[in-house]
Amino acid sequence: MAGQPELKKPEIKLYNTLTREETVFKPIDPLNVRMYVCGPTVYDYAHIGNARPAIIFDVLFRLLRHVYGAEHVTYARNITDVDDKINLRALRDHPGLPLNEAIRLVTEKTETQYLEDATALGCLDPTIQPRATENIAQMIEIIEKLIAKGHAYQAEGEVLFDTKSMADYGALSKRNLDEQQAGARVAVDAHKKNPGDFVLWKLSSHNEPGWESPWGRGRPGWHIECSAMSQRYLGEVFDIHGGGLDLIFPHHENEIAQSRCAHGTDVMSNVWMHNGFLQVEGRKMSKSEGNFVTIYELLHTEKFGGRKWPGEVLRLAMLMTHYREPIDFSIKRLEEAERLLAKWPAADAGDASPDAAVLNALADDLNTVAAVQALHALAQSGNAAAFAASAALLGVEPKETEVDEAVAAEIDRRVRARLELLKAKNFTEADKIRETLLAEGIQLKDGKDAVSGERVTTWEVRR
RNA sequence: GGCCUCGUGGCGGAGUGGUGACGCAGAGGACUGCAAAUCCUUGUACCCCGGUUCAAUUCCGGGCGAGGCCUCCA
Repeated sequence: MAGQPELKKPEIKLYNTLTREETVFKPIDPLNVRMYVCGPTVYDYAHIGNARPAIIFDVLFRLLRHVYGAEHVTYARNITDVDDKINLRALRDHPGLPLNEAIRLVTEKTETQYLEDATALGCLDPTIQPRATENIAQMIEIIEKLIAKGHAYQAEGEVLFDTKSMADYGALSKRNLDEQQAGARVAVDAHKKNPGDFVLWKLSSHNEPGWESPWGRGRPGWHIECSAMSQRYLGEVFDIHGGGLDLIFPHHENEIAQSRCAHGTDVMSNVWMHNGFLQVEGRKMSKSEGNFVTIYELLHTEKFGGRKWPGEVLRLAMLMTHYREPIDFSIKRLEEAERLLAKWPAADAGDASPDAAVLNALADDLNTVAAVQALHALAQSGNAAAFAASAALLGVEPKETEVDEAVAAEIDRRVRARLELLKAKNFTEADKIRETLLAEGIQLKDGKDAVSGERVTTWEVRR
């Protein structure tokens, strides 16, 4: 690229839940930009709602890598493999086995499936994917600090965080716990100093998984794992923390409380980002509504819309709405994404740079909607290399549908047969061949040779 | 009850105090033996009611509606 001016890196603006405004992103260390995203609890197949943060923060990961350099971004996404839901599932699915073994079967299988799903959706592997069970010692360390500093106390076999000990507890969710209690259902726990206090550690019975600790054999509370893992892999203060909207309270609020109080810092993460929720065909997705759909089912079964959906289609459908907006996941949306994708070239980026319009759209609080539109314009402009380089930022790579050589030869044979029929002006029989191929998913296109003026027929796979 | 989002044409969605972004779908046309693809043309929108203003979809107030959180759901 000698002689060419360095492309100006865009300023990235991100909406910060902490301040409720969009601000220019300034990494603590541009040579090591650090992002933490709350990953799955591995007890069951991930549903399509789980795909949203995976995809959104993958796009952010790609953008950060582009701007700061791939080797200067650390993205940690945890695997939560200790949770009471996992225990229940393990007992249900593997009743004969020892508990630890049953749990391992559940978590390993689910984790593998999650990673397969994420890959199918075009997500890069995060830099680090730490497991909760491999960070128990770090959790215990933080809890000890919290007790020593007067932010936590022991009561009835639990170690609890004392929410009153933190002056600005509730700042992320803008919640004042005193005003929360009026109409809310709050478990009456006599052993808690304040109703909002939450568990850091709880003792385990013999049929629950447990680890030795200063407070006895037990297991961690829900929030402490993220405090421990983010500190271990990203430091006491890092750049970006992401997750779903529903995690703002209590999960992220409590992570902040634990981390800041343990480390004595003013912030845990500088930027907090939350993706909006997903509905299915206009209705809340839930098992009771019967519209609950997993990523696996979309990819590999005909449960949704009577057909399978490629990962790229699911991904693009997700990116057609801004990440903070609610998204209505529908067949119509998927079909539109597929149509769009079909019009895009399967090209090699070579050493082309991403288009400025796409880059700037993404830099504007991850405006994937504008980015997709800019990408579409690029596809139509015919600049395939720039298109491919830009599409890569979104993690979208249109692919030519692979066709088996023998199948392709057979199609070619029928296409030639049709051309013969056409020469004989036998349109009825020729059209029959075209219709049959179309029914098989092969679309024929007639053109004219520029020189000879003769009919030239090409074909492509639909879907 | 408290807190937080959101409400633009068939759909997805920009945006602005005063000329109807754009994409997809649809309609019409060109091309074609007929299609497909492509190209051209085309569109009735801003939840409701007040207020401010010469002028509001855009600002302010109030409704209505949808969604989320309020102890483990992304």
